Amino acid sequence: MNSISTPTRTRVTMNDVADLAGVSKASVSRFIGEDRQLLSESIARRIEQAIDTLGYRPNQMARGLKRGRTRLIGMLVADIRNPYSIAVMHGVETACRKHGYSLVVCNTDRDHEQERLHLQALRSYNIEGLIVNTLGHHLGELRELHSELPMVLVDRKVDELESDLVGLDNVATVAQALDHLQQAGYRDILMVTEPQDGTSSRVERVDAFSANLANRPDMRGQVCETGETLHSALRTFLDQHGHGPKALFTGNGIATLSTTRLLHELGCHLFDDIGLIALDELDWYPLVGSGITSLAQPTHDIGVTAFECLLSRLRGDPEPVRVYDFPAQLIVRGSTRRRRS
Amino acid sequence: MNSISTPTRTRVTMNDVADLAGVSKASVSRFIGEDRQLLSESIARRIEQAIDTLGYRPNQMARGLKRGRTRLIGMLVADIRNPYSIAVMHGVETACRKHGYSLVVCNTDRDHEQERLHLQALRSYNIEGLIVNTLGHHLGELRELHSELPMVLVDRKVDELESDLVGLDNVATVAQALDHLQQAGYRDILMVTEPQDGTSSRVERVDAFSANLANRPDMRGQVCETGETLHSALRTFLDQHGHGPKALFTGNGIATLSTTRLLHELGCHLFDDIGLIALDELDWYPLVGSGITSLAQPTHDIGVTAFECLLSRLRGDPEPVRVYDFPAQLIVRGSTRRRRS
DNA sequence: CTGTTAGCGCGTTCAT
DNA sequence: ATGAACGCGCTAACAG
Repeated sequence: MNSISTPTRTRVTMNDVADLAGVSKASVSRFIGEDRQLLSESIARRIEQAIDTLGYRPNQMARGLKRGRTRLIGMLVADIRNPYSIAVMHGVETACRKHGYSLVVCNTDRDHEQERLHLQALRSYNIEGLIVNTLGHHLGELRELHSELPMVLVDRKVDELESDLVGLDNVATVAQALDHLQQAGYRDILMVTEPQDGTSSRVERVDAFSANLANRPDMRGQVCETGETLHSALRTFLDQHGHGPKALFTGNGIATLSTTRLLHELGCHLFDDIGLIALDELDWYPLVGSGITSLAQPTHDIGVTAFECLLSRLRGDPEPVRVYDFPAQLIVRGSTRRRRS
Repeated sequence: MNSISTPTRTRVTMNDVADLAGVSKASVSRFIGEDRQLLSESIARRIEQAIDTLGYRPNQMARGLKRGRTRLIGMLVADIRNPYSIAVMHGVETACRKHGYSLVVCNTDRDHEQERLHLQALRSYNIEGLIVNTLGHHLGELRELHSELPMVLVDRKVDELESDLVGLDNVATVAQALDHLQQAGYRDILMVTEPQDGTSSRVERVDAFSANLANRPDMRGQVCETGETLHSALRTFLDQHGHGPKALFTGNGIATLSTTRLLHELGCHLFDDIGLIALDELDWYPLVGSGITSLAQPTHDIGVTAFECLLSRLRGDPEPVRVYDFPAQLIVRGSTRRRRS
């Protein structure tokens, strides 16, 4: 048995197979490629035999070098610890596997410099396509890449980058949220968003919030951000009077977590003192207080669609840029079942 | 501007750079490699110039083909939606990035056949090392791979595979849990585990639980599994009498989620009716009832260590197989602050 | 210091 | 139906 520390055995190559089978490399190549039907029965059998006595596996990198197909897809993620990103990634990975692709995951931790490094790395791996879920600064690098391979944006638009986009229908979803809140009797709404920072989905949600409320004269809306100021913003909101029952609308999972934590610390009785509807569904929402009402994104489908979109481009789909807007699904829990007062 | 759908521009190659700079490929190779100091000032400048007017990036695959170094690490994960796996992956990814490696993530969704397919794919990509967090059936493929490259197991041992292992010190952690429960006044403990299925960490935790309780005559312990039977097991446990204050001990994040959900459905007043200590820390633990006491694994460190272990092997570390046992950190919350009765 | 040459593992003509 | 020869983009061994 070989030692752990010295994995020294050299990989078995196409030549080894050819030698053992007593044929040429070309025949082996045909066998593992699409041209298997061009081989005689006897030679095919000998090759097959040789392949599995040797445990031969074609080297995808060498193939890629020649044919330009590495069966590798890159995914650039801003925050791998965001449940949304994970869920989408799971969808992407599933689709990849189904079609024989593998996934190179690059997490930037919201750092622009890391994003640049990752983009450079990805370029060097001959990936066939790229899924982008970041702010997309470094337009130069992105364009460079986009001129070489198909790209699809997830959740976040990137200005001046003409690319397919798959994400949530933010306008419709915000409308859904406000419809539900209004119907449940809430009148004074505070939206909590992560700092927008040019993240298109956040901007769209906040804009849709304001625009939509303009058409609901009996409701009032305000917006605040997560971070240092959230604590005082919440406190102020809770102390205000006169605009009717209050509810919070959190713009994504992170915002929901921060907000719920603070409510908890502020000693709110969740959710009798105040309503809450959250964009994004997390598995612990049923467990907090009387349960958190949410608008679930079809994250798995979003991931699958992103990959399939890429695949279609790889196969030469010449259509102009497409936008996939998915709807959200409302899940009603205790946080919007207003107590009769 | 080129059309979205036809990313046709061929990649700029080392030859292009050499031509533009009026030098040989070898010089360009030296420039981008370790041998830059062997170049004259003037030629280096010309190459540099050519590189960034052309936007040249070396093709890592071609380099890998020649040198055997692809700067690619594979990670095989059983369940990408498990928060533990994500957290470890984040650590791995961070360490990868720091050392110029990229990560190919393979999720098996607990499916043996998918595991096999992924292993085959990974072999074809000339990855330099492999991090394994699955059951590791398909011993054959694993051994094959292990004979070609360094491997490190995370959290789960694989029988008959001699490989470095990084994970939690399960025995010490279980002791910590029981110490805490005992000290907090609990006497009747039900451990909830996911089905063991030969997963070493689960087996170790359950075994440690039983063994440890054997030395605590005033305490009683039982074990049950998540799934269909959990509901009735919990109900039975709650209805039992005579062995003193009751607490649950959940063996990982998934078990905690299932258990808490059921307690919620059963109408328990969390956590006055029953204590709870959870192995693994999740971000929503503070929010449920009076908060869930947990034993946090140093997941980030585990991931980083896994990668660094690999790296050390890649650099020729000849030491025998190592096992890294990390300690857990106790975080006390309301779920083990027993109400005076 | 620099260029020439020969592969790395494989796909693809082009003959045969 | 099969094999020989060349090249993918790059590194390494050898000259000079």
